[in-house]
Amino acid sequence: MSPGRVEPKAALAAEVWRLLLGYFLANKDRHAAMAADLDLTLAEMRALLSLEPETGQPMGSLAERWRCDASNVTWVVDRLEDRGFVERRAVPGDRRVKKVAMTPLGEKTRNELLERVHQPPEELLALTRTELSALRQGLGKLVPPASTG
Amino acid sequence: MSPGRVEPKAALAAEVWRLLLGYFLANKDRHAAMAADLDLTLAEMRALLSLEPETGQPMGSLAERWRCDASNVTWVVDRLEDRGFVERRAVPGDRRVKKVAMTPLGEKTRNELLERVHQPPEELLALTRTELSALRQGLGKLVPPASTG
DNA sequence: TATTGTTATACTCTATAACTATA
DNA sequence: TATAGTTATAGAGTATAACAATA
Repeated sequence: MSPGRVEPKAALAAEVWRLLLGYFLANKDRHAAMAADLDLTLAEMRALLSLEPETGQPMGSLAERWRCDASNVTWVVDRLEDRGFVERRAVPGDRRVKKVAMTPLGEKTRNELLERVHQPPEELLALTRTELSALRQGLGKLVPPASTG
Repeated sequence: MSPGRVEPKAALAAEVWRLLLGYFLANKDRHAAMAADLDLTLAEMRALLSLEPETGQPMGSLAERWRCDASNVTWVVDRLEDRGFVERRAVPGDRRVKKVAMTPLGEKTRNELLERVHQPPEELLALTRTELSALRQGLGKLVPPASTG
């Protein structure tokens, strides 16, 4: 409350934000490299990671989840199907709907991808346990609970 | 060293990494919105933010900085020039080289953009001073010093 | 002959509008 | 008539290869 003695909180927050931005930028290439490593495009990678392997989801729900147009879902699923990662399945109750389900190859690729994506980079492992705990504490309040997948 | 009692460091790091990933994803839309707000595409925004307003840089160095093909730099600079944000300038010593310099309008737009980009989001301002300091401490070790621009 | 930047071209990803087939 | 998904088409952003001007 009494500025001058201590650093203003807004300035502190701004600095943290700039650090986060810098780290975002630095990691864009890393993700592209991970995708390329498995011979995937970034769109394929994103799609593969956000598909539920078990049940299969109707195309429409994917458009909502990926926040894109339905025609774009058709396009992406076409690519994924061409690569043998997913297949379209009819739904008994409503013959208009198609569910997108993962093939064994798709699931295998998804798991390899998850392993790489979740592997923390070197510089993170180089932090101390105390620093990591503090980051977890702070970041945990920033990130909406459901946005991990 | 002695696992079992305390949480393994790798697991801690993995969790922090997942939190960061989640936050990356959540902020993609925010940046797109900021760009759209100033009637810019994401590519224009990125370019505008990473140009030095003062001196002007040769096209070739931009390709290196943006890690893209030279022909793509030509394309992006064409757009920027169409919008009146930058101009190509001849370089006295070598008539092959063109420097990309910012116009007053470009500089003005860049400053507005910087103001928005550097404004920390609500959820960050909601953290305590202690949490922010801890984040700064940890993130400061993660981010390579030169990657802020 | 090597280098800087441009042009021609093609491919990826995205959206809008018109369409097909169900419901 | 309304809904789920597709097709036709267009535009942004990216890359490769061939090219022009200059060094």
